[in-house]
Amino acid sequence: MFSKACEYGIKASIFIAINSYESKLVSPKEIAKEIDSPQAFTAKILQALVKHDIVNSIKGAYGGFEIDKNKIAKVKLAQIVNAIDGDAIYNGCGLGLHKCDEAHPCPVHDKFKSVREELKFMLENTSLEELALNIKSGASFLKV
Amino acid sequence: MFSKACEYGIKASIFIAINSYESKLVSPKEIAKEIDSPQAFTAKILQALVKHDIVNSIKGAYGGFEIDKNKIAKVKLAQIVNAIDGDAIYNGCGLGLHKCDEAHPCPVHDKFKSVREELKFMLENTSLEELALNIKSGASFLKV
DNA sequence: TATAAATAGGATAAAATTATCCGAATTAAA
DNA sequence: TTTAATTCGGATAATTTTATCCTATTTATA
Ligand code: FES
Ligand code: FES
Repeated sequence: MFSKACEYGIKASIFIAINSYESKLVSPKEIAKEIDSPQAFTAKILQALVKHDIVNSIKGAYGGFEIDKNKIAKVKLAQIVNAIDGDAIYNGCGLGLHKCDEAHPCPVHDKFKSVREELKFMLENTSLEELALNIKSGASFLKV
Repeated sequence: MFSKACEYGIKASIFIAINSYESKLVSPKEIAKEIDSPQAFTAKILQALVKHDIVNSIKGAYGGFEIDKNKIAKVKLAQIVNAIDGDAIYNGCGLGLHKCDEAHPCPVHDKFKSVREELKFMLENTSLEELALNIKSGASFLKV
Protein backbone atom coordinates (compact mmCIF):
# COMPACT_ATOMS: atom_id res chain seq x y z
CA MET A 1 0.00 0.00 0.00
CA PHE A 2 2.53 2.58 1.16
CA SER A 3 6.28 2.47 0.59
CA LYS A 4 8.53 1.51 3.49
CA ALA A 5 9.74 5.10 3.53
CA CYS A 6 6.17 6.28 3.99
CA GLU A 7 5.42 3.76 6.74
CA TYR A 8 8.50 4.93 8.61
CA GLY A 9 7.58 8.54 8.00
CA ILE A 10 4.12 8.11 9.49
CA LYS A 11 5.36 6.23 12.53
CA ALA A 12 8.23 8.66 13.07
CA SER A 13 5.84 11.62 12.91
CA ILE A 14 3.62 10.03 15.54
CA PHE A 15 6.54 9.40 17.86
CA ILE A 16 7.87 12.92 17.40
CA ALA A 17 4.39 14.31 18.10
CA ILE A 18 4.10 12.42 21.36
CA ASN A 19 7.40 13.85 22.56
CA SER A 20 6.64 17.31 21.30
CA TYR A 21 3.64 17.46 23.63
CA GLU A 22 6.24 17.32 26.40
CA SER A 23 8.57 19.71 24.59
CA LYS A 24 11.09 16.95 24.17
CA LEU A 25 13.32 16.78 21.10
CA VAL A 26 14.05 13.33 19.71
CA SER A 27 16.92 12.00 17.59
CA PRO A 28 16.86 9.65 14.60
CA LYS A 29 18.42 7.07 16.90
CA GLU A 30 15.57 7.18 19.40
CA ILE A 31 13.00 7.29 16.65
CA ALA A 32 14.45 4.31 14.81
CA LYS A 33 14.53 2.32 18.01
CA GLU A 34 10.95 3.18 18.86
CA ILE A 35 9.47 2.46 15.45
CA ASP A 36 11.83 -0.41 14.60
CA SER A 37 13.34 1.08 11.46
CA PRO A 38 16.84 1.47 10.01
CA GLN A 39 18.33 4.57 11.59
CA ALA A 40 20.15 6.19 8.66
CA PHE A 41 17.24 5.59 6.32
CA THR A 42 14.89 7.07 8.88
CA ALA A 43 17.14 10.13 9.10
CA LYS A 44 16.75 10.64 5.37
CA ILE A 45 13.00 10.48 5.64
CA LEU A 46 13.08 13.02 8.44
CA GLN A 47 14.96 15.36 6.15
CA ALA A 48 12.12 15.06 3.65
CA LEU A 49 9.53 15.76 6.34
CA VAL A 50 11.52 18.83 7.40
CA LYS A 51 11.66 20.07 3.80
CA HIS A 52 7.90 19.64 3.55
CA ASP A 53 7.52 21.67 6.72
CA ILE A 54 5.83 18.88 8.64
CA VAL A 55 8.62 18.33 11.12
CA ASN A 56 10.92 20.90 12.62
CA SER A 57 14.63 20.24 13.03
CA ILE A 58 16.90 21.88 15.58
CA LYS A 59 20.49 21.52 14.43
CA GLY A 60 23.62 21.33 16.51
CA ALA A 61 24.29 20.08 20.01
CA TYR A 62 21.19 19.28 22.08
CA GLY A 63 19.20 19.48 18.87
CA GLY A 64 16.70 17.02 17.47
CA PHE A 65 13.27 16.84 15.85
CA GLU A 66 9.93 18.19 16.99
CA ILE A 67 6.55 19.22 15.66
CA ASP A 68 5.00 22.53 16.66
CA LYS A 69 2.48 21.76 19.38
CA ASN A 70 -0.21 23.81 17.73
CA LYS A 71 0.40 21.98 14.46
CA ILE A 72 -0.05 18.41 15.68
CA ALA A 73 -3.82 18.55 15.43
CA LYS A 74 -3.63 20.18 12.04
CA VAL A 75 -1.19 17.80 10.33
CA LYS A 76 -3.14 15.17 8.45
CA LEU A 77 -1.91 11.77 7.28
CA ALA A 78 -2.44 12.90 3.70
CA GLN A 79 0.29 15.51 4.07
CA ILE A 80 2.81 12.94 5.23
CA VAL A 81 1.87 10.42 2.55
CA ASN A 82 1.98 13.15 -0.06
CA ALA A 83 5.39 14.36 1.07
CA ILE A 84 6.92 10.90 0.74
CA ASP A 85 4.90 8.85 -1.76
CA GLY A 86 3.09 11.55 -3.66
CA ASP A 87 -0.62 11.39 -4.40
CA ALA A 88 -0.66 8.48 -6.85
CA ILE A 89 -2.18 6.14 -4.31
CA TYR A 90 -5.44 8.03 -4.18
CA ASN A 91 -5.33 10.14 -7.33
CA GLY A 92 -3.55 7.90 -9.84
CA CYS A 93 -5.12 5.16 -11.96
CA GLY A 94 -5.34 1.82 -10.18
CA LEU A 95 -4.18 0.02 -13.30
CA GLY A 96 -1.40 2.44 -14.16
CA LEU A 97 -2.96 4.38 -17.04
CA HIS A 98 -1.25 7.73 -17.41
CA LYS A 99 -3.98 9.42 -15.44
CA CYS A 100 -7.27 8.50 -13.88
CA ASP A 101 -9.78 10.03 -16.22
CA GLU A 102 -13.54 9.77 -15.95
CA ALA A 103 -13.73 10.22 -19.72
CA HIS A 104 -11.21 7.48 -20.46
CA PRO A 105 -11.53 5.06 -17.57
CA CYS A 106 -9.61 1.83 -17.06
CA PRO A 107 -11.57 -1.37 -16.44
CA VAL A 108 -11.53 -1.02 -12.67
CA HIS A 109 -12.17 2.72 -12.54
CA ASP A 110 -15.77 2.60 -11.33
CA LYS A 111 -15.07 -0.19 -8.89
CA PHE A 112 -12.01 1.53 -7.46
CA LYS A 113 -13.38 4.98 -7.26
CA SER A 114 -15.19 4.57 -3.98
CA VAL A 115 -12.34 2.67 -2.34
CA ARG A 116 -9.86 5.32 -3.32
CA GLU A 117 -12.15 8.11 -2.27
CA GLU A 118 -12.67 6.52 1.10
CA LEU A 119 -8.90 6.18 1.45
CA LYS A 120 -8.42 9.78 0.44
CA PHE A 121 -11.08 10.97 2.86
CA MET A 122 -9.54 8.96 5.64
CA LEU A 123 -6.04 10.30 5.00
CA GLU A 124 -7.26 13.87 4.76
CA ASN A 125 -9.28 13.64 7.93
CA THR A 126 -6.98 11.74 10.23
CA SER A 127 -4.74 14.02 12.27
CA LEU A 128 -1.44 13.24 13.86
CA GLU A 129 -3.06 14.22 17.13
CA GLU A 130 -5.55 11.38 17.30
CA LEU A 131 -2.95 8.84 16.24
CA ALA A 132 -0.53 10.13 18.87
CA LEU A 133 -3.16 10.06 21.61
CA ASN A 134 -3.99 6.44 20.86
CA ILE A 135 -0.35 5.48 21.19
CA LYS A 136 -0.06 7.43 24.42
CA SER A 137 -3.08 5.71 25.90
CA GLY A 138 -1.75 2.30 24.96
CA ALA A 139 -4.60 1.65 22.54
CA SER A 140 -2.21 1.17 19.62
CA PHE A 141 1.44 0.35 18.97
CA LEU A 142 4.30 1.55 16.80
CA LYS A 143 6.15 -1.72 16.43
CA VAL A 144 6.21 -5.55 16.41
CA MET B 1 -1.38 0.33 -4.97
CA PHE B 2 -0.59 -2.75 -7.02
CA SER B 3 2.77 -3.72 -8.47
CA LYS B 4 3.39 -3.19 -12.16
CA ALA B 5 3.36 -6.98 -12.55
CA CYS B 6 -0.10 -7.08 -11.03
CA GLU B 7 -1.42 -4.25 -13.18
CA TYR B 8 -0.17 -6.05 -16.27
CA GLY B 9 -1.61 -9.32 -14.98
CA ILE B 10 -5.07 -7.83 -14.55
CA LYS B 11 -5.09 -6.12 -17.94
CA ALA B 12 -3.70 -9.20 -19.67
CA SER B 13 -6.38 -11.39 -18.11
CA ILE B 14 -9.09 -9.06 -19.34
CA PHE B 15 -7.72 -9.06 -22.87
CA ILE B 16 -7.37 -12.84 -22.88
CA ALA B 17 -10.93 -13.17 -21.60
CA ILE B 18 -12.32 -11.03 -24.39
CA ASN B 19 -10.64 -13.20 -26.99
CA SER B 20 -11.55 -16.42 -25.27
CA TYR B 21 -15.24 -15.55 -25.72
CA GLU B 22 -14.49 -15.91 -29.42
CA SER B 23 -12.32 -18.98 -28.88
CA LYS B 24 -9.28 -17.06 -30.01
CA LEU B 25 -5.88 -17.74 -28.55
CA VAL B 26 -3.61 -14.75 -27.99
CA SER B 27 0.17 -14.43 -27.75
CA PRO B 28 2.30 -12.40 -25.33
CA LYS B 29 3.12 -10.18 -28.28
CA GLU B 30 -0.51 -9.32 -28.98
CA ILE B 31 -1.24 -8.92 -25.30
CA ALA B 32 1.70 -6.61 -24.68
CA LYS B 33 0.68 -4.47 -27.62
CA GLU B 34 -2.90 -4.25 -26.47
CA ILE B 35 -2.18 -3.41 -22.84
CA ASP B 36 0.96 -1.37 -23.52
CA SER B 37 3.38 -3.47 -21.48
CA PRO B 38 6.87 -4.92 -21.99
CA GLN B 39 6.42 -8.17 -23.86
CA ALA B 40 8.94 -10.47 -22.16
CA PHE B 41 7.93 -9.26 -18.72
CA THR B 42 4.31 -9.84 -19.61
CA ALA B 43 5.19 -13.36 -20.70
CA LYS B 44 6.63 -14.05 -17.24
CA ILE B 45 3.47 -12.84 -15.58
CA LEU B 46 1.41 -15.07 -17.86
CA GLN B 47 3.48 -18.01 -16.65
CA ALA B 48 2.51 -17.13 -13.09
CA LEU B 49 -1.16 -16.88 -14.04
CA VAL B 50 -0.93 -20.28 -15.73
CA LYS B 51 0.68 -21.79 -12.62
CA HIS B 52 -2.15 -20.39 -10.52
CA ASP B 53 -4.62 -21.95 -12.89
CA ILE B 54 -6.22 -18.68 -13.87
CA VAL B 55 -5.05 -18.72 -17.47
CA ASN B 56 -4.65 -21.71 -19.74
CA SER B 57 -1.66 -22.05 -22.03
CA ILE B 58 -1.55 -24.04 -25.25
CA LYS B 59 2.04 -24.81 -26.12
CA GLY B 60 3.58 -25.35 -29.50
CA ALA B 61 2.67 -24.10 -32.93
CA TYR B 62 -0.66 -22.30 -33.18
CA GLY B 63 -0.69 -22.14 -29.41
CA GLY B 64 -1.35 -19.19 -27.13
CA PHE B 65 -3.25 -18.19 -24.01
CA GLU B 66 -6.92 -18.47 -23.17
CA ILE B 67 -9.28 -18.65 -20.24
CA ASP B 68 -11.95 -21.33 -20.04
CA LYS B 69 -15.17 -19.67 -21.16
CA ASN B 70 -17.10 -21.03 -18.22
CA LYS B 71 -14.44 -19.70 -15.86
CA ILE B 72 -14.44 -16.07 -16.95
CA ALA B 73 -17.43 -15.18 -14.81
CA LYS B 74 -15.98 -17.06 -11.86
CA VAL B 75 -12.48 -15.59 -11.82
CA LYS B 76 -12.39 -12.68 -9.41
CA LEU B 77 -9.86 -9.85 -9.31
CA ALA B 78 -8.78 -11.08 -5.88
CA GLN B 79 -7.45 -14.29 -7.40
CA ILE B 80 -5.28 -12.43 -9.86
CA VAL B 81 -3.99 -9.97 -7.28
CA ASN B 82 -3.32 -12.82 -4.90
CA ALA B 83 -1.47 -14.84 -7.52
CA ILE B 84 0.91 -11.97 -8.28
CA ASP B 85 1.12 -9.66 -5.26
CA GLY B 86 -0.13 -11.90 -2.48
CA ASP B 87 -2.73 -10.79 0.02
CA ALA B 88 -0.71 -8.16 1.90
CA ILE B 89 -2.60 -5.31 0.32
CA TYR B 90 -5.85 -6.21 2.03
CA ASN B 91 -4.73 -8.51 4.83
CA GLY B 92 -1.38 -7.05 5.92
CA CYS B 93 -0.83 -4.14 8.31
CA GLY B 94 -0.99 -0.75 6.64
CA LEU B 95 2.04 0.44 8.58
CA GLY B 96 4.09 -2.72 8.10
CA LEU B 97 3.73 -4.36 11.51
CA HIS B 98 4.40 -8.09 11.22
CA LYS B 99 0.70 -8.80 11.05
CA CYS B 100 -2.53 -6.89 11.31
CA ASP B 101 -3.78 -7.86 14.73
CA GLU B 102 -6.92 -6.55 16.39
CA ALA B 103 -5.28 -7.21 19.76
CA HIS B 104 -2.09 -5.33 18.89
CA PRO B 105 -3.15 -2.69 16.38
CA CYS B 106 -0.96 -0.09 14.72
CA PRO B 107 -2.00 3.57 14.93
CA VAL B 108 -3.99 3.51 11.70
CA HIS B 109 -5.61 0.11 12.21
CA ASP B 110 -9.13 1.31 13.00
CA LYS B 111 -9.03 3.96 10.33
CA PHE B 112 -7.73 1.60 7.70
CA LYS B 113 -9.90 -1.33 8.48
CA SER B 114 -12.95 -0.19 6.58
CA VAL B 115 -10.95 0.99 3.58
CA ARG B 116 -9.15 -2.32 3.34
CA GLU B 117 -12.33 -4.29 3.83
CA GLU B 118 -14.03 -2.35 1.09
CA LEU B 119 -11.05 -3.03 -1.16
CA LYS B 120 -11.13 -6.70 -0.27
CA PHE B 121 -14.85 -6.92 -0.89
CA MET B 122 -14.48 -5.19 -4.21
CA LEU B 123 -11.68 -7.50 -5.35
CA GLU B 124 -13.53 -10.59 -4.25
CA ASN B 125 -16.73 -9.56 -5.96
CA THR B 126 -15.49 -8.20 -9.24
CA SER B 127 -15.32 -10.82 -11.96
CA LEU B 128 -13.24 -10.86 -15.06
CA GLU B 129 -16.49 -11.11 -16.97
CA GLU B 130 -17.83 -7.71 -16.05
CA LEU B 131 -14.47 -6.06 -16.69
CA ALA B 132 -14.18 -7.76 -20.07
CA LEU B 133 -17.71 -6.76 -21.08
CA ASN B 134 -17.01 -3.12 -20.29
CA ILE B 135 -13.95 -3.18 -22.51
CA LYS B 136 -15.90 -4.87 -25.28
CA SER B 137 -18.66 -2.29 -25.13
CA GLY B 138 -16.12 0.54 -25.25
CA ALA B 139 -17.03 1.76 -21.77
CA SER B 140 -13.46 1.35 -20.53
CA PHE B 141 -9.93 1.07 -21.90
CA LEU B 142 -6.82 -1.03 -21.42
CA LYS B 143 -4.23 1.57 -22.28
CA VAL B 144 -3.12 5.23 -22.57
C1' DT C 1 9.34 -37.13 -39.93
C1' DA C 2 10.83 -32.44 -40.58
C1' DT C 3 9.64 -27.82 -39.93
C1' DA C 4 8.05 -23.82 -38.06
C1' DA C 5 5.49 -21.50 -34.51
C1' DA C 6 4.71 -21.07 -30.03
C1' DT C 7 5.24 -21.29 -24.67
C1' DA C 8 8.71 -22.34 -20.67
C1' DG C 9 12.27 -20.98 -18.16
C1' DG C 10 17.01 -19.74 -16.86
C1' DA C 11 20.45 -16.06 -17.03
C1' DT C 12 21.27 -11.48 -17.07
C1' DA C 13 20.60 -6.41 -16.97
C1' DA C 14 18.47 -2.01 -15.71
C1' DA C 15 16.00 0.77 -12.61
C1' DA C 16 13.90 1.82 -8.34
C1' DT C 17 13.69 1.29 -3.54
C1' DT C 18 15.75 0.49 0.71
C1' DA C 19 19.73 0.90 3.51
C1' DT C 20 24.51 2.27 5.18
C1' DC C 21 28.56 5.18 5.74
C1' DC C 22 31.10 9.20 6.42
C1' DG C 23 32.52 13.88 6.40
C1' DA C 24 30.60 18.79 6.50
C1' DA C 25 27.95 22.17 8.72
C1' DT C 26 25.67 23.81 12.79
C1' DT C 27 25.16 25.07 17.50
C1' DA C 28 24.73 24.77 22.70
C1' DA C 29 27.52 24.56 26.52
C1' DA C 30 31.87 24.26 28.95
C1' DT D 1 37.00 29.78 21.74
C1' DT D 2 37.05 24.99 21.95
C1' DT D 3 34.52 20.88 22.30
C1' DA D 4 31.09 17.69 21.72
C1' DA D 5 26.57 16.62 20.10
C1' DT D 6 23.77 16.83 16.50
C1' DT D 7 21.44 17.46 11.75
C1' DC D 8 22.60 17.72 6.65
C1' DG D 9 23.82 15.81 2.55
C1' DG D 10 26.58 13.32 -0.79
C1' DA D 11 28.45 8.77 -2.03
C1' DT D 12 27.87 4.12 -2.07
C1' DA D 13 25.90 -0.51 -1.37
C1' DA D 14 22.28 -4.07 -1.00
C1' DT D 15 17.89 -5.64 -2.25
C1' DT D 16 13.76 -5.86 -4.82
C1' DT D 17 11.23 -4.94 -8.81
C1' DT D 18 11.02 -4.41 -13.53
C1' DA D 19 12.68 -5.67 -17.92
C1' DT D 20 15.37 -8.16 -21.65
C1' DC D 21 17.61 -11.98 -24.01
C1' DC D 22 18.44 -16.44 -25.44
C1' DT D 23 17.84 -21.34 -25.58
C1' DA D 24 15.04 -25.48 -24.65
C1' DT D 25 10.80 -27.69 -25.11
C1' DT D 26 6.40 -28.52 -27.07
C1' DT D 27 3.26 -29.42 -30.81
C1' DA D 28 0.27 -28.69 -35.06
C1' DT D 29 0.85 -29.00 -39.75
C1' DA D 30 2.96 -29.91 -44.12
S1 FES E 1 -8.84 5.32 -14.90
FE1 FES E 1 -8.04 3.69 -13.77
S2 FES E 1 -8.78 4.16 -11.81
FE2 FES E 1 -9.62 5.78 -12.95
S1 FES F 1 -2.40 -3.53 12.74
FE1 FES F 1 -1.88 -2.09 11.22
S2 FES F 1 -3.61 -2.20 9.96
FE2 FES F 1 -4.15 -3.61 11.50
